[in-house]
Amino acid sequence: MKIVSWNINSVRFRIAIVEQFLREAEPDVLCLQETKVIDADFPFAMFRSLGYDHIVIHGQRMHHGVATLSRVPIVADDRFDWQANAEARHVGVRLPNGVRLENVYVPAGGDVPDREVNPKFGQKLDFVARMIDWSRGLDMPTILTGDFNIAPLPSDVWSHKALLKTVSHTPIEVEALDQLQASNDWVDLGRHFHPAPARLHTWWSYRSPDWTVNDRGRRLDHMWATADVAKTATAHTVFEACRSWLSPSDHVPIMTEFDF
Amino acid sequence: MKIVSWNINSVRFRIAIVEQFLREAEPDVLCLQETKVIDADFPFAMFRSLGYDHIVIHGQRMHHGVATLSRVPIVADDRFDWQANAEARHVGVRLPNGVRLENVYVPAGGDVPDREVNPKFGQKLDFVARMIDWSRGLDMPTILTGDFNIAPLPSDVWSHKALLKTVSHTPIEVEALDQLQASNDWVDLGRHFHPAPARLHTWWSYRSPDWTVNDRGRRLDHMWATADVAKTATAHTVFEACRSWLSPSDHVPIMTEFDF
DNA sequence: GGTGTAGAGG
DNA sequence: CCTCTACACC
Repeated sequence: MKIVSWNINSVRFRIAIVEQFLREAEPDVLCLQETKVIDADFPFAMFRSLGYDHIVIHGQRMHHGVATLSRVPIVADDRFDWQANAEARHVGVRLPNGVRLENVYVPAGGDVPDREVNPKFGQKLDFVARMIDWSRGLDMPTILTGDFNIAPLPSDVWSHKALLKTVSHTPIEVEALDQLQASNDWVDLGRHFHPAPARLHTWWSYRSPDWTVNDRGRRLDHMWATADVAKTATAHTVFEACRSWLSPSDHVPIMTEFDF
Repeated sequence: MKIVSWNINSVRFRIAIVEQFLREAEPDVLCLQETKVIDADFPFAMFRSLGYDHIVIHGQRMHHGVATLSRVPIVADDRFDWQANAEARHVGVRLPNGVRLENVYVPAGGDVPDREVNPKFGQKLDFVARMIDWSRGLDMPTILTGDFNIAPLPSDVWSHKALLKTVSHTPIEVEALDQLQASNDWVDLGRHFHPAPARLHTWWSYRSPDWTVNDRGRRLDHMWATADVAKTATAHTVFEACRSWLSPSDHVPIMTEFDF
């Protein structure tokens, strides 16, 4: 079972490269974030044409929006509002073996890492705090994946020093993500298969004509699993090449293979 | 001497097909309307690379804007404000033989053909009225070309009956254009070479997935010359095929060949 | 239907 | 840098 997470930055605008990726990587399940489309306008046709007939979406107008698409049967499960503002940032499904798959898009958090000056930063921390509450009570085999918008380890960013005051890598965010991981027996599958300080970036800003020149990447996208599920994982891949495809997302897909 | 007029609907967005056209038709002079670019951002490079080194532009932000580009020497001449509102809708040049070439973009005139309800319609009629004043005093060999936004003859539109109340083909606009033509010894070179009711449309709305299906064209673009110049004209061509090029303008180029 | 603008959000 | 929305204008 191959499970992918990809912040696609508009699934309609990106439909061609999503198709290209699905044909090449052939995942069983695809978790998308930032679909930026209401459910009525979701581009079902391409996915169905490739056999992804099981589609669970939680969209909204303009921003955010998540979707989980599968060629094996999945069942819609929960939809948490971890930001308590009705933004479409989570959708959960059950896989055929009963494992829960939680697809999440953590808020970016604005520019200034200060709750007072920048309310978006506070909302991001609150979002993770509510994820921690949920995680503590969790007692089922679960995969938690998506765009967490936090790069926890020094080797998860192109320069630990340069980014200590940059939202996504500030100590307070890293501490929050560490607490989330400690709140259950979560395994960070990316680092499980590619221990730090291996290169494992999943995002490069658009604000550079050529992302490969300075190569200022960050690991914002993650695939976690509870220990019972994690021990069935056999591989984890970051599809860095997708960042150079035509009209790319600023994020690349990550994929974990499970032995079930 | 081959002279072309083309409403290009953004010269920057359309730069590829302009280049394609110049390579295929090889005009000596190109009059563009709706360049939609300020002079500082005009895409000079492509034109210069093809030998169009003589460039006289009258641009503005956002809307309108005209440009005359030539591979034979031209000299900037007048810039009339026939709408008395500082919109960039005209630029005049002198050709090497002294003939004046007036490149004009007549206002579209809005939707409702009523001066009271729709001020844009009044501005269009006022614009033509000022052209008539100018034309009456004209005593030099002159070519007047551009997007006139009026289709004067019944055969200049896909349905005379259906368009009698549609701006561009209303009797009051046709009457204004007739007066303009009568105000000097103007020859309508399109109809000179392709007498009515020959097909001679130059514009098809974007509001149809396939312009060829209903083929609801109009002749909005014109090339006129005073009689002395007109008698040196040898051919007139409408490049209808350009309407099917990739990412086309809604107007196609028209070209007159002169024996000078 | 298509183009330009502006601002929000990333 | 890139996407979305909304609007003006054609």
